[in-house]
Amino acid sequence: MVESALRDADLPPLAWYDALLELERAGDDGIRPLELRDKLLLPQYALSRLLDRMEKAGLTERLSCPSDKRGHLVRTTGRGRDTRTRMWPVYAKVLNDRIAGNLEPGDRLALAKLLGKIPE
Amino acid sequence: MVESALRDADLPPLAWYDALLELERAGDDGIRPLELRDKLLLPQYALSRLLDRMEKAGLTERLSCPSDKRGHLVRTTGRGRDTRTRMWPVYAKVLNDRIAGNLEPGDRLALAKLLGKIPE
DNA sequence: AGCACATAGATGCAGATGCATCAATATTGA
DNA sequence: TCAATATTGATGCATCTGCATCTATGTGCT
Repeated sequence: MVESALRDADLPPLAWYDALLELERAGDDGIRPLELRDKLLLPQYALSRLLDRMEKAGLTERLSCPSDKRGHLVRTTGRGRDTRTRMWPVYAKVLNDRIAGNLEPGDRLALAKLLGKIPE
Repeated sequence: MVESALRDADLPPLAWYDALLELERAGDDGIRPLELRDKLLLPQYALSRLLDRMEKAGLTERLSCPSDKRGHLVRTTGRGRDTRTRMWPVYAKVLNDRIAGNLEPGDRLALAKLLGKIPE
């Protein structure tokens, strides 16, 4: 459902959102794929291919890693940041419509509080 | 888990089991793909491809349908029946180990009764 | 009959999943 | 130091999912 909303808006799938968000959090130094994999809870090969696709779309880039020549550092590009930003309202609208929209006002508040407790 | 047990035994995936079973039930006249799709709860294209693969493996065959030239009738081959038969003990063992094995004897009986109520 | 529309099924494409395995580099221990 | 081993990440292969679209045939209406 989020997927179809994103598709309709000509935006990439949800998994990209998560990845891009983590990459933004990681900052300009980038992040090692293994670490990203742990955050996203993906199998290694899945992340490798996700990075392929996102890189092909110009949303991320792989930098060579000075401390370990086997690996690299990944980071978002400006385009990646832009795309994630455009994804957010679509995502948020679906969440709002489908989740919050089905709750009583009191429940909504309770949910907001609960979510607020979840660490970034 | 059932999947890996089947793979270890060099047998096809679970979806094939269901399909082969329905085909056996349908008998020698075969069954129309649409009808099979309803029984298996698969999207049309998924069934089409499943039939491709099973046919390639020699487990099913498509017969031309006299009453509607757009479609055909599908049925199992002897090899299909044989394969399904060899899949069953593997499947059953996993079910037994993982499900029944975690229940008290009384619960097992209750489960068996419940399952018995589910129409074929 | 003839044309619009519906239905059966296949297929191209992109992505994802899972497995196995590879190449390159790191680390460890004798 | 050097060989065995471990780790990082990529990749080949098959399957599977979902979407869109195609072909061929069937059906209904005029």
